[in-house]
Amino acid sequence: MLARARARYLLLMEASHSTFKQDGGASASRTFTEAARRAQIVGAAIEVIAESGYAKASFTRIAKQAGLSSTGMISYHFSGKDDLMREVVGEVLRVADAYMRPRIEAQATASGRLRAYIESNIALLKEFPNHLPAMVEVFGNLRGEDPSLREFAAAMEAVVDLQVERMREAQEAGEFGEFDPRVMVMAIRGAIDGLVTRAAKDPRIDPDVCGRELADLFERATRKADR
Amino acid sequence: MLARARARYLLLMEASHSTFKQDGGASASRTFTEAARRAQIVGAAIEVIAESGYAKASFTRIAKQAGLSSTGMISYHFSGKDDLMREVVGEVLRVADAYMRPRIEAQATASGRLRAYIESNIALLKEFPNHLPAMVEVFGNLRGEDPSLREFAAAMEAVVDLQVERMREAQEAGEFGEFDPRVMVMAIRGAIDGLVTRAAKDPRIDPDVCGRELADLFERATRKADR
Amino acid sequence: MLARARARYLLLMEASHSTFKQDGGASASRTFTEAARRAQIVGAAIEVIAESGYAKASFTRIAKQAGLSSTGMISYHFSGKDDLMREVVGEVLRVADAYMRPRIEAQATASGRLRAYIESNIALLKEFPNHLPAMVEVFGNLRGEDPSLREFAAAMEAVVDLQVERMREAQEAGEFGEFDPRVMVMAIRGAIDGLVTRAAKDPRIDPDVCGRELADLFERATRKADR
Amino acid sequence: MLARARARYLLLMEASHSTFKQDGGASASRTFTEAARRAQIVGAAIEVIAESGYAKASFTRIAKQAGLSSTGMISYHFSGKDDLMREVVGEVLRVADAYMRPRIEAQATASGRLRAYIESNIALLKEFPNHLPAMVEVFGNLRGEDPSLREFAAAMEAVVDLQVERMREAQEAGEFGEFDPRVMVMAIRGAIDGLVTRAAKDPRIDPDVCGRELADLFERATRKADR
DNA sequence: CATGAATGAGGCTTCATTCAT
DNA sequence: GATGAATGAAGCCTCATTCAT
Repeated sequence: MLARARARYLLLMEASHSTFKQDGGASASRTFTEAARRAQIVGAAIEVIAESGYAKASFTRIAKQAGLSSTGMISYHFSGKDDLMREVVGEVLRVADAYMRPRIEAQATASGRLRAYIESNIALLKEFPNHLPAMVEVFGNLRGEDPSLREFAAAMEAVVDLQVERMREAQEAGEFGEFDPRVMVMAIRGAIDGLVTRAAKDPRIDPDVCGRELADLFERATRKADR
Repeated sequence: MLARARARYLLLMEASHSTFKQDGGASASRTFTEAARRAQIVGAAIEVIAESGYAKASFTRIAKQAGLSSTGMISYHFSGKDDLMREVVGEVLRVADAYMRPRIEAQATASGRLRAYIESNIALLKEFPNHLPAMVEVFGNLRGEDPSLREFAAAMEAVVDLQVERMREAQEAGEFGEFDPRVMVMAIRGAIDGLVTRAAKDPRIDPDVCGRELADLFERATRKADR
Repeated sequence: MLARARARYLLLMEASHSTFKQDGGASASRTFTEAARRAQIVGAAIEVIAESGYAKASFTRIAKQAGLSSTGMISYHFSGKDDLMREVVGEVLRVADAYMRPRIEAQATASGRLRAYIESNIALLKEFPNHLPAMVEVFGNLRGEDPSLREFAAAMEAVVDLQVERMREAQEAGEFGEFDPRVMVMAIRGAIDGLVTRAAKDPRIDPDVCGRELADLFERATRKADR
Repeated sequence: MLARARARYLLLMEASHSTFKQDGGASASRTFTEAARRAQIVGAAIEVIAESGYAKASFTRIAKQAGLSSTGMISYHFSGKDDLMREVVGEVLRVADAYMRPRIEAQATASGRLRAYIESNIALLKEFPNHLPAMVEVFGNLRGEDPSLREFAAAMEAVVDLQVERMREAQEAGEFGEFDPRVMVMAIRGAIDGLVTRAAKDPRIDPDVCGRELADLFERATRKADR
């Protein structure tokens, strides 16, 4: 039990089960075709956001990308733009969780999990080239105006706090060197996000190489000094 | 000459002299009041962008922030929104250059300049709390649609390329360890930008501490292995 | 025959038997469940209109109020919004007729019938708090664009004409004083409708007291001068 | 002073000076042409509302009526539909005040002022055939959702309360008979509004005759019994 | 130089209605 | 009979931009 808890201690979306659960927990009350349409629209939104950016991701563009005849269709399936964006993030987190979690939990050491976290996160770029860029766009443009989005942002904050706590534990266990764990978490997140953003535009970037390099980088940065 | 060139080799805005020069090189033909008006509008834009984000930074809001009665004023002084945004970036780059360059050039070693680059960049948050967040917002939302912006983005690419080249030279000179210099540059940029974004919203973050921690982090990441 | 005709001479919905008969005369061809569904929808419409006003009474709101899952249900049972609104008025008129007619016909004098008309009309507010407000809302917002509604409005006009005629007869019979019977009818209608509208929003208003006061008022207004 | 205060004691818009003052008190900060445009739009809105009803009075129709090219123009001059409707009511009240006040204040007795109130109110229909119908439409469709409109409705309530108070004073002074003054005020208002609504659609109605008849009616209704 | 009124496109949303299942 | 997904029009509003003054 303890082992399993520690095994996933760096997973980005650890806290997501309560907040970002599939369809926000309302999936039971949705028809099959309704769920399919929502998924289709969310997919189109991810493509548009990744390609054209958050600002240009209007309902009109998303509807066109999804092959829908009108924007009314989107408003019919989502209660508003915030709702759609929440679902976009939820979809990305679900995909990322499914991909990253087993790879992280397979590692036995803290540094192994850190490497798995970084490499599997960036490896997602090959499997789902639009998912992470879209999420970075959405988060970059979210302000805490709407109450529902405020709760959303708070959940993401909680994830960061958890990661910081896990990293501190690894330090105390002697697996990492001395450093401010919060700054380290922010640096990792920022480095990954920056790389994701660039990779979305620059096809020359090879995710495999970059992932490994980035993992090496942060392994050196977290290593104990005397080694 | 060589010394001077090396002295600024990590400076973000090294290449800006051609592209982002004050008023795009048209300053000679501008009157004093015109320049003042432009500066006033750019300042207001920076405040609005930093506070409300790129999406909400409409001419209407910027005009209100600047104390102008109409948006026509902005269109009168700028050829369009892209023009204003370019000027916003230019202003930030100019301020950052003035602040960072002497601190970087004062260092004699590559690692010293890297530390000065990171620390002085983050220190800017205290002196100009809105400048860097605004620039990160603008860059995050710029797409290369407009030809004028395409050239803009290309210039920024050139800066990155230059930084990569300088870092490679330092590696060859034995001052840094082995790593992919491009990934390193992207990681540094991403980590700083991520921290800037967070600092803009979270007042608990102390730029001084974070800057030093981040510099330590990347010092370990770039250090030669045998040390 | 004459007695019976005179007995109901102030009844608002006298002419309704031809125009507003249950289900517009098509009831024979309707199944039981169909009629029940229509009644359910009409009831929900009355509640929504009374509470939120005509403008906000969309099919969506009415369906929600009726516990229906989609607006298609309403369009399926009614040929359009006009049809539904006609049925709303019909339902109110039917209820009002059932309540008011016996009370009016029980009176032997013109002034007695006038009082019974006013008091029983307002007393309806206690028994069916939403019916009259809903009808006032509908009538206030109906324009004679649609041919079917034009006929509808004409029928209501005919009722007014009939009331005017009955009132003139009472004047000639020496039961009322001298006044323009059409203005009197309009004033009575307007006073009642205004009170109904207010009572729908202001719970302090006591229908019993107001009904008696209003009847007193118009008794004085219609009384012969020499009394 | 007392005489003057009592002289206008039945005036509908007595309390309007604080709430409905010209342009809501912001007129000083408005350009001449801006004020003209606003007046033009308000006028067009009054025409459309009077003719087609509140529900059909969309910005599109109002813009067309005003000869404007787009609805954006209306949004440019008014902060929203509520703002426009408030101005519509304000305009009607201003016109009504200018017309009715001197006619009411010219009367020395309570019954004279009541008659002047009713007759001058209805006489407005000839001078401004659309004003009163439009106001009745707006008030009939207003719900207290918006806070700014809630305050608006409260102001109208205060006017009614004032009229009730004045009427009670006249009763105590022996100028009127015994009746519930609140019901009387509501009946007068309802009768006038009903007549206004009908007159807007039925050209056969002669305001002069109706006004005199209605004044006669309420004179009898308010007269002391022993006369 | 500066103003602010005007424009037209586009944004999100809601509406009544239709239709395949 | 009943459902709910789909449609297209229309609603209000905000945007960047232009132009006469």
